[in-house]
Amino acid sequence: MTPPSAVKPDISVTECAYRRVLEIISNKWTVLVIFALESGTNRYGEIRRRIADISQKMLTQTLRQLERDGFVKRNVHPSIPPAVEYELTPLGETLIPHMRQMKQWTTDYYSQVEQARRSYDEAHAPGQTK
Amino acid sequence: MTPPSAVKPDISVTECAYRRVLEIISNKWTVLVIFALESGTNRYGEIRRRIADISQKMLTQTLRQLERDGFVKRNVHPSIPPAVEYELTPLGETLIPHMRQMKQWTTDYYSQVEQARRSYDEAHAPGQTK
DNA sequence: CTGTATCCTATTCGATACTG
DNA sequence: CAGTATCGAATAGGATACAG
Repeated sequence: MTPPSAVKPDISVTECAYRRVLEIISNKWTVLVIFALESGTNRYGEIRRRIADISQKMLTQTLRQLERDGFVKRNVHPSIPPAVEYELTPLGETLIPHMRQMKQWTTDYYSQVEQARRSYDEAHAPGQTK
Repeated sequence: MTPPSAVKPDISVTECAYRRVLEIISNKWTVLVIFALESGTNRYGEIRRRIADISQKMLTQTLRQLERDGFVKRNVHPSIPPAVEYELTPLGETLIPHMRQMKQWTTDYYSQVEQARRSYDEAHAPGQTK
């Protein structure tokens, strides 16, 4: 029916699952929290110290989402005061290689981004004479 | 001064560039637009059709940011009506492998995320009897 | 120590209308 | 065709106070 070489596949339809995955990581803290757990089990307070500027609300919220998505396991030790440990699940571990690669990309290429921004901003400078 | 094995390195400080990179891709459309350009040069309208539910505003805004960051090259053909083509730069191309890998991850593991969510939501069901 | 609850702000995004 | 401008809704996120 449709012409043979008319249009390429629609990303928004065919890659629906991919988009849902992008939604998972498209926020300020998720990737950083996963990264904070790559070295093993961590207590709530330890994670918080590692990510210095995360608020209590966002850390808890991010950990809950990661738990719900099956990336993180939450272990409560019912002591007083309570101790709660978080660790990556096997599923969560599968994300680590990708994050390491993106980190490596940053090391290799981020300076080019900074350079590109400087060039762009200079070329599109607002007042110039001002 | 500080105790030797006191704390692990602070992510928010030491991985500052990494965080800036995460900020680049932490939005609804950036990755999808890059992906739409992986197959080569595309005109504005073509990209828009490939990502069916993106608004004009967000497509333009995303393309401008990608251009500023050096990932995308914008080529204007001053005809009437105007034709504008977008293509990835060499720097932009370096992102494609990572995105393909994340797409492969989606294929391999996203069903586990869905399963984890079902389990979690069932275990934390609100009313149950309701 | 590990959260929850509330309020408030800032940002993101979409819809709509308009332009060269 | 490829934008720009404006407005408003929705969401994300931060500060603070409080609790088991």
